[in-house]
Amino acid sequence: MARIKDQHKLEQINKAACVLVLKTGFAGLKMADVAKEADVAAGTLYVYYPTKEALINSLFKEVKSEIVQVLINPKHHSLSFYNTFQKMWLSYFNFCMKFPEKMLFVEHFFHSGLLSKQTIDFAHSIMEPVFEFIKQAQNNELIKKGDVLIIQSQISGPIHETIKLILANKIKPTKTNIHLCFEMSWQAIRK
Amino acid sequence: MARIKDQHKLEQINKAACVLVLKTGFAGLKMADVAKEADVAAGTLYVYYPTKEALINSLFKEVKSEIVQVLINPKHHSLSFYNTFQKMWLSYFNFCMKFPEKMLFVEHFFHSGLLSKQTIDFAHSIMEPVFEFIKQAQNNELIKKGDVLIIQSQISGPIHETIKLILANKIKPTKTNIHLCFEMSWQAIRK
Amino acid sequence: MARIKDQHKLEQINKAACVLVLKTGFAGLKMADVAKEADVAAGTLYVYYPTKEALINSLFKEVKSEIVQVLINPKHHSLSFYNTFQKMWLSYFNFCMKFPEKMLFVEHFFHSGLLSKQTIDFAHSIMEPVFEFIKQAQNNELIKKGDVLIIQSQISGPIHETIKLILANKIKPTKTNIHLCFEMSWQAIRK
Amino acid sequence: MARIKDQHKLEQINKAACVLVLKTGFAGLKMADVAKEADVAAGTLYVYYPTKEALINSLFKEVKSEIVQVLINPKHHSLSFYNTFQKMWLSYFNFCMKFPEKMLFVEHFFHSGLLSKQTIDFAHSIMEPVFEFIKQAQNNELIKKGDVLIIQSQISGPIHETIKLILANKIKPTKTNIHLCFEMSWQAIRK
DNA sequence: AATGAATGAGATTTCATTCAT
DNA sequence: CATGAATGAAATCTCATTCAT
Repeated sequence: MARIKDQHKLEQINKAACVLVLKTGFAGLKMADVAKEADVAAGTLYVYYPTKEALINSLFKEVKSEIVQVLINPKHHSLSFYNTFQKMWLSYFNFCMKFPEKMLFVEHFFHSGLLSKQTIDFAHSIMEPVFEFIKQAQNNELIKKGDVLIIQSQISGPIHETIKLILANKIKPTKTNIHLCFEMSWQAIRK
Repeated sequence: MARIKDQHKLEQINKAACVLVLKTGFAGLKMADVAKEADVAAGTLYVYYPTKEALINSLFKEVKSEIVQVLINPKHHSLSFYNTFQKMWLSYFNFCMKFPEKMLFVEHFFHSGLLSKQTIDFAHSIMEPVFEFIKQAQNNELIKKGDVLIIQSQISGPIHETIKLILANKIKPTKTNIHLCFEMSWQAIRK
Repeated sequence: MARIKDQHKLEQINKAACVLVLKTGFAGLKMADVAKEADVAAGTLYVYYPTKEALINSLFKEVKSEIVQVLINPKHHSLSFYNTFQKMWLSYFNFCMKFPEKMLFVEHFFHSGLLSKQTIDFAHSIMEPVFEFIKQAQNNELIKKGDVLIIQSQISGPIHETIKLILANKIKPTKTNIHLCFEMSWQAIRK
Repeated sequence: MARIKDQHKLEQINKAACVLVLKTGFAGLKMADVAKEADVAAGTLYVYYPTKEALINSLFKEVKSEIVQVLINPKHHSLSFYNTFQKMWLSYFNFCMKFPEKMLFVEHFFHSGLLSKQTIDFAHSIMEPVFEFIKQAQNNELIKKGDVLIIQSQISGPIHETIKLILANKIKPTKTNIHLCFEMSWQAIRK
C-alpha cells in the first residue's frame, strides 16, 4: 500500500486558500502561495484539484455548505420564531467572526466570474432549507411577505458589511454594535 | 491643452473597464481586454494611466465620487427626513439599475486587495456628507442611534444584494420588490 | 503606427523550430529553446502561434507545402516521363540534402500524434497533384499499376532513409550512392 | 531468483509502452500512462527500469532483436536467393502487420534523439547477419552492388510506409497491394 | 516487490508593460 | 498621441521520479 490520500492534507490546502484570501485579497491568490501556506509542494495541489479553477469551485462549495450547516442547526429550534431567528442570526454572526476567511472567500468569489454555473447553481440550491424556513414564517404572518431572496439578502448583507467594517478596524464588535445590527435586521423583516 | 489628452478616449477606457467587470468579473480584468472593449490599442491605456493599479484606483475614486453625487443631490432635500431618505434611496437604487457596472466595479474592488490605502481612505472621506446626514437624523431622534457605518451598511448592503439578484435573473425589479426592499431598509433604521 | 508584424520574425521562428528538431530530436522541442534559437522572447512565440501545438501544426503545413512545391515544379516537365521523374527525384533529393531539418520535421511529426486530423488531411490533400502525375504515367503504361500511395511511398521512403543514413554518417552522398538509390526507385516503379 | 522479478509484469509494461506509441504517438509517452495501460502502479515501472530513458532503450533493443530474429529465421533458407528473400520479406511484412506497435516503436524512436549512442550502435551491430546475407547475394551477382545500408533501406522503408498507410486506413492489405509492394522491392534490388 | 501520494524542477503559457514606428 | 508587436517576469501546470506504507 502506498500512502493513503491524506484527508489532513486536503484540509491544509483548503485552509491555506481561505487564509490567503483573507490576508492578501483574492486577486492575488496564487497556487504557489497556497502550496507554501499549506506546507505542501506545488504539484501536490494538483493531486487534489486538476486546476486552480477547480480548487476555487470545490472549496467554495465546501465552505458554502459549512455555512448552511451553521444556519440550519437543529439546536436553533425554539418555541418562538423570534428566538429561533435570533439564534440563527447570532450563530452566523459568530461563525463569520471566528472564520472571517470563510465568509470572505464565499463573498469574494461569488461574483468574481471564476465560479462555474454549476457551482453557482449549487450555492443557490443548498440554501433551499433556509428559504423554506423564511417561507414558513411568512405563512405564519410573522415576517413580511415577498420574495425570500430579498428577505434573505436583507439579513445576510448587513452582517457581511458589518464584519468587513470590523476587520477593517472601522468599528469594534461591541455588544452594542452587534445588538444594533441584529435589531435592525429584525425590524427590517418583522411584520 | 494637452493635459487631459482626449476626454472621449478616457471615458471609453473607463466605461470599458467597468463593463468588463460586469461581464466577466473582476478577477480576470486584463489590460488587453480593456483595450479591446474600449476599441483602443493596449499601449494607449498607458497614455492615460501609468499602471493597471492606477487605472483601477483612479476609476474607483471617480465612480465612488459619482455615486456620492447621486446620494447627496440637493434636489432630495425635502420637508421631512422620511421624504428625503426615500428620494435618496430611490435615486441610488435607480442609479444602480442604470449603471450596474459602476456599482459592481466599486463593490468588487472595495475588498479586493487591489486598492491602495490612499484610495480606501478617499472612499471613506468622501462619504462624510452622507454620514453627516445620518448623524443629523440620529440627533433629531428620527432614526436609531449607533455607529453611522453600521446604519449605512444596513441601507446600501441590501440594495447591492437586490441589484445582484436582479442581474442574475433571480428576481424581477417589480414595484412590489423595490417597495419591499425600501420598506425593510426604512423599518431597519427608523426609531 | 506600431511596428508591423514582422514576416522576418515569423521565418526566424519557423527556421528555429526546424533546426532544433534536427539538432536535438523533436521529443525535446521546447518553446524556450525555439525562442532562444530564433533570438526572440518566449512571449513572442505566442504572438504568432497560440500554443505549441499550433506552432507545430502550422509549421508542418508550411514545410509540407514547400516540399510539394519542389515536387511539382513546372521546370521538371520534359518530353519523356523518365526525364521528368528523374528531375523530380533529384530535386527532392537535393532539397532534402539542403534542408534536412525540413524533411525530418515533416517525417518526425507525421506519426507523432501531435498533429491534428485537419493537418493530416491537409497533408494528404496537398499531395493530390503528385498522385495525379503518377496516375497519368500509369494510364500511359509507363509505370506499374496499383495504388498511388504505395507507388509514392516506394519512392519517398528510400530517399528519407538514405538521407538519414547520410546524416548519421553511415554512408556518404557520393554520386554512386545517389545514383544507386535513384536507379532502385526507377526499377521499382517501371513497367 | 529475484533477478527478473516478475516476467509477466515486465511484459505487460513493455506491451503497454509499445501500444501507447501506436495509439498516441511517441512524443507524449508518459510514464503514468504506461503504468495505467500496463495496469500497474507508477512506482512499479521503476522496479523494472531505473529511468524512462532506460525503459525506452531497453525496450528498443529487445524489440529490435525480435525483429532481427524474424528476418534471419533459419526456416527461410531455400535453394534460390529469390525464394529466401521472398520468405524473409513476407515474414517481416506479416510481423509488422501483427505487431504494428513494435514496428512503430522502433521506427519512431530510432531518430527521436532519445536513444543512447550505445543503443544505436547495438541496433546497427545486430543487423550484421542481415547485411551479410545481402553482401553474399551481391557477390553472387544476384542483386545490385552498392552500400548494403542503401539496399536494406530500399527494402524496409517501403514496408514501413505501406504498413503506416494500412494503419491510417488509406489502403487495404489486399493480396494485390502486398504483392505490388514486394514486387517493387524485388525489382528495385535485383540485377 | 508493489503501491500511488507526494514531490519539485522545469515546461508551457499569460499578461502588464515597453518601445519602435 | 496612438499603435500593437515585442518583451520577460511570473503564473499555471506537467510529469519523471521518490518514498512512506
